[in-house]
Amino acid sequence: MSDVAAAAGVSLKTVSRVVNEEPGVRRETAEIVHRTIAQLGFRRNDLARALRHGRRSGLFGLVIEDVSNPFYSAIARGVEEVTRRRGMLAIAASSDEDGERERDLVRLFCERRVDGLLIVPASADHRYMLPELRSGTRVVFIDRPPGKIDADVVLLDNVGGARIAVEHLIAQGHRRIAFVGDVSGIFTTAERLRGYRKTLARAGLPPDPSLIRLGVHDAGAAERAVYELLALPEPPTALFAGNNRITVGVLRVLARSGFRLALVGFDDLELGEMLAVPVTVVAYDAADLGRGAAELLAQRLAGDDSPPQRIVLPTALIVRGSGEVKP
DNA sequence: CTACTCCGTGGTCATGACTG
DNA sequence: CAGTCATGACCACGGAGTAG
Repeated sequence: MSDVAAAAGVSLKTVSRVVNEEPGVRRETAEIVHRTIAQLGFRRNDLARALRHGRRSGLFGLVIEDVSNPFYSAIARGVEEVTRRRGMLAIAASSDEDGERERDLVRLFCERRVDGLLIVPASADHRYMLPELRSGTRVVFIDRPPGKIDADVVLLDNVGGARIAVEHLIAQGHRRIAFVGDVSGIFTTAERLRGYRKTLARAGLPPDPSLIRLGVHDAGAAERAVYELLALPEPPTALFAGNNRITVGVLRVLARSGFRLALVGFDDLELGEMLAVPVTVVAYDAADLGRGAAELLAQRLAGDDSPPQRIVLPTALIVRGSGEVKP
């Protein structure tokens, strides 16, 4: 800015006025400054700007499990819609489901003075954030609630989603319905399992632990789990898959073995309607998670100090064929 | 250890030219 | 001579580096 001032033959303050389109600058002077700015390629330093009038970097830090996973990139997209509208910027980074990595990312974001954090938790204890929260950084959690602190969170209706999936399979006449889920420590797995159990119980179906497979973190593990289930003396006639990776594994087994098994998956699947047997899924708009969380964060930064909110977004069943296979 | 300086920017106040 | 307008001088923001 001082280079521009010197080259244009005006003071720093005049350049500042022109850059910020403040009134009270003669048109001729403003034109000279604009021309000089273009010549020198000057760009306002927003870090210094934030320094001058209190902290507000205009940045949101977004911690997700994996930026390459379509579920999380949809969340990032939703966040971006909100930050773009507000002239802000979101920076995304992957925790890789590692609590320590999450902590590092939070520290790095805070060192760069982000205004707020949006976090899909990987850690089970978020008390490490208390000093930051006390100093005014705001945080909203996404998809899973925080551990050991009270804070805003935007979730999916996991229990309700599991209920509509299992109710649908029961309505098709199934009595032996299996559940294959991710690591049980993950909040969404636990909630979906809870919905599965509750719905079976309400329908008067006896629980059968041999029909539940947990700790299934990828499609390969899902394939093995399905083969185990099919090898049972009394195999299931239907299966509820706890997430999209598991659904993919189940579909592979069904395509290869030709076994008849009704399937409803949690999470929609890209091209899920174009498969030989189109997949019936519990779907939702992942971008809504990001949008809702970013809006809530912006609301907090605007001074909303009401008690922490828990927003639960709805899920819906999309009937396509795989869930309508009869026993 | 304290005190000062610096970074880039913008708010406040002062200054000087001009108008009616 | 008071009022308006365009412009500039000065300083502080938070933290790091440095001089004494």
